[in-house]
Amino acid sequence: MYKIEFNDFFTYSFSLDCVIFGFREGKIHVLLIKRAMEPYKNNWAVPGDLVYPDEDLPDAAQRILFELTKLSDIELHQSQTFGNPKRHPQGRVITNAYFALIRIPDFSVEAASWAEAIQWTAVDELPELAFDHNLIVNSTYELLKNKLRYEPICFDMLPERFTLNELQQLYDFAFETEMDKANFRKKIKPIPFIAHNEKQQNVKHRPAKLFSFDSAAYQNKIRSTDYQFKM
Amino acid sequence: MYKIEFNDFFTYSFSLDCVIFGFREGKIHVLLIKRAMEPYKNNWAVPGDLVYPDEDLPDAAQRILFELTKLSDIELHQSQTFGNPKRHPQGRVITNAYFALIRIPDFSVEAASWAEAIQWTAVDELPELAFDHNLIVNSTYELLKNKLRYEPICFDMLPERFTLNELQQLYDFAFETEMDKANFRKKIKPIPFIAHNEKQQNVKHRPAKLFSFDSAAYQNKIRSTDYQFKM
DNA sequence: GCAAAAGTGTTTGGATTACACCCATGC
DNA sequence: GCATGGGTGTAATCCAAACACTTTTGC
Repeated sequence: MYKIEFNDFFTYSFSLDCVIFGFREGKIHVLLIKRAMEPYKNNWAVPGDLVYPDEDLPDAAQRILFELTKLSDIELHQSQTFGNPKRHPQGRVITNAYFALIRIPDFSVEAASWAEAIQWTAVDELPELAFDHNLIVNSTYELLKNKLRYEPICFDMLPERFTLNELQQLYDFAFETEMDKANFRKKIKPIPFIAHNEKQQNVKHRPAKLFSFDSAAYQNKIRSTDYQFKM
Repeated sequence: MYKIEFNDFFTYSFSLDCVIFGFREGKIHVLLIKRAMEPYKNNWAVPGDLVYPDEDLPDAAQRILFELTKLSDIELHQSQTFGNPKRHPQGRVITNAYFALIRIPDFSVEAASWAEAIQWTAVDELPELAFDHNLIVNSTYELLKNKLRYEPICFDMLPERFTLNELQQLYDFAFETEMDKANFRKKIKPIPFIAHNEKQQNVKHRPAKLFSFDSAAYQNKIRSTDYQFKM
């Protein structure tokens, strides 16, 4: 069997790309930056960076997310790894995708001055991206849709207080469905919510009640019963 | 912002570990090798190797699988990436796990002479493994269980001709259930099978009919209807 | 005949679906 | 009042679980 020296393998680099999702105007969006440098200068891409030699992957993901959004303590989810030898024009760069869900209003665009431009783009209206980033975003979005079914992570994208209709819009967009309103509300019955004595403002119809996800009750529920979040 | 030179990042290595699953005696098993060299000499581990600098990840996975089992054309599934800086005692080695499902009798133990020992171990009876391989196997097994729900991959582990009871045993083991026989058979009704005019041999009770998974009919079904495999 | 597992039918209760209707607000 | 979306109840249907029963083989 052909054997290669251990040191001869130290010829590639390892990066981490962050796919940051948010929800706005009924659609799931991705945060894109316009690259200010070569390669792919002026192309849109997801934010990414090389991983430091002594840095763990979740730490690198938190760092990259913070550098761009100034947000910390955001839950990050590992997506897939993309290792095609030709994916980076300057050499072999294997990249690991992570994704985060944030509330778009919590993030201020000004914070990210190091990129030439920055923009939220609906996942169904992506332009052509740098590197293999279209593949990365699309694969990661598939993963997100899957997680939305079995984990209550949609609330990381919705405002802290949301209407049941906003919640339904999120799922209708992700699953490409148009669920019946009454049936949707029956479906979410098992999810623990905090109902606020507060209503929508400035709408020209009957204002909807505002809800929050009851995280403590949820944790308790999965611990003490065999309840499983399911959409 | 602190900026590090691109070349300073070329200080880690990238490996690929193959978690190979099979089904035997009512349990899902993993193929383990006993390491013949340091580090972790004489410890059990899953087979893995460094990725060649110009090698794509799926190719590396196929190569490692072939070197060990001499089996080719096996479908490989990407699992997670493990990048803890301390996971390898000799340096930073980021590893990507892949998994494969094989029919245990198709694989001959003799083929794998390069390891000190080789052995199928039930996933619920794993010993302590080298590196972070317990984490790798357990995480990958979770992923496998998830895929068993939505993709007809169980048939890659079962013999080409199997009894419905063997199929149920596989799912009962994976999902830690004891489904009712009659209900299980109703549940699998939508799955396309080829029913053979052949029965179990050498059993001291009524012999069961043998079935195969009808892959062509399945492909056809998912293309032409909105059928979705679901267990 | 008996043990053991193969293989099938019936009943029941809970969840999903379709659909209809009333309510609160702005203009 | 009317347009708009918020919010809820009911009946029909489908599906999953529980359970009982018959069949075929070896000994």
